[in-house]
Amino acid sequence: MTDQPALTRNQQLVFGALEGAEGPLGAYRILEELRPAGFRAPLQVYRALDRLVELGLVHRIESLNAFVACSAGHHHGHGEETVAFAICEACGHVTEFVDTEFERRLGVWCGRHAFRRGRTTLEIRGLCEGCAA
Amino acid sequence: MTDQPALTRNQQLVFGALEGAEGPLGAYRILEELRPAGFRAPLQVYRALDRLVELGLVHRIESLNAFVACSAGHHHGHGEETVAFAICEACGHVTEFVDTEFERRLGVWCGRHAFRRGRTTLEIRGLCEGCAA
DNA sequence: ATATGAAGCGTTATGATATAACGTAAACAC
DNA sequence: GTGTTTACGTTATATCATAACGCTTCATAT
Repeated sequence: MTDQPALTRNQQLVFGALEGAEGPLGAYRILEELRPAGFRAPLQVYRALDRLVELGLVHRIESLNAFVACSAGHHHGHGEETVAFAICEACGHVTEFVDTEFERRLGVWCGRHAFRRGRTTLEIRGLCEGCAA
Repeated sequence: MTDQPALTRNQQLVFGALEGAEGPLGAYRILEELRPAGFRAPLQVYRALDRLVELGLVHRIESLNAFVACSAGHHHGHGEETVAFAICEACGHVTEFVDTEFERRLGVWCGRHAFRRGRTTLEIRGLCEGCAA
């Protein structure tokens, strides 16, 4: 469907590290994981992350300064819709979701205030079902 | 109404710097502003900021790694409600608001997913009315 | 085939944000 | 006045991110 360009070796490695992780990883953490694969410098990670985020395969979690692989199941191809995150502060797990009602509400506020909306960050910190018990 | 504890000298100085600013300030920017007042080290700023955020007098903007003085007009005393921010990428101005409909919607999602909600970050990047023109 | 242009890469250096760990001093409760 | 709590000052260090340089690779227009 979406005709994705092939990932480069570095991009594949970084994406793989994020897919294999339990939760979000910082860039330097990824660097450590990829040293065995030949990574030497932060820029190798940041450059790959930039591209992966641009492609929508990876999301940046602002409140953690960290990155997660996009959970499958939605495409959000053109970066318009807001992807929200529920972040468990106990286990670190991140649940990604899109809520059209939020989206609508956001539109209402922006319309009323003549605010031309760009990227929106919505991050809920708390305890997931398992950890709250 | 809310019986606030007095701020220390350092806390007053940091709060003053943020109140006097046009937009969000980074911690090191605040440090530079307060060197004439005797500040020497980042921790002096960060410790004051921690307290001010805890008191609800200052908000941290996650997507900027920066801080703003809370705009008057609401109290959000006990850190429960979500304060949202619309951030103009052109002029840097930040509009702070609370939207009960958002709040409600957030509650719905968290209820459905048995997520015990803590602090929530909602930051809209874009162009304010003046800058979009 | 070859110039050329875009994208990615590796490396060094540096900038920007944030906290650890230590000891001291002031404020307060009892 | 002793013990506790909170803030403070200082040094050092951790963590997150980008600038600037030159090289390689590869598609493609000529």
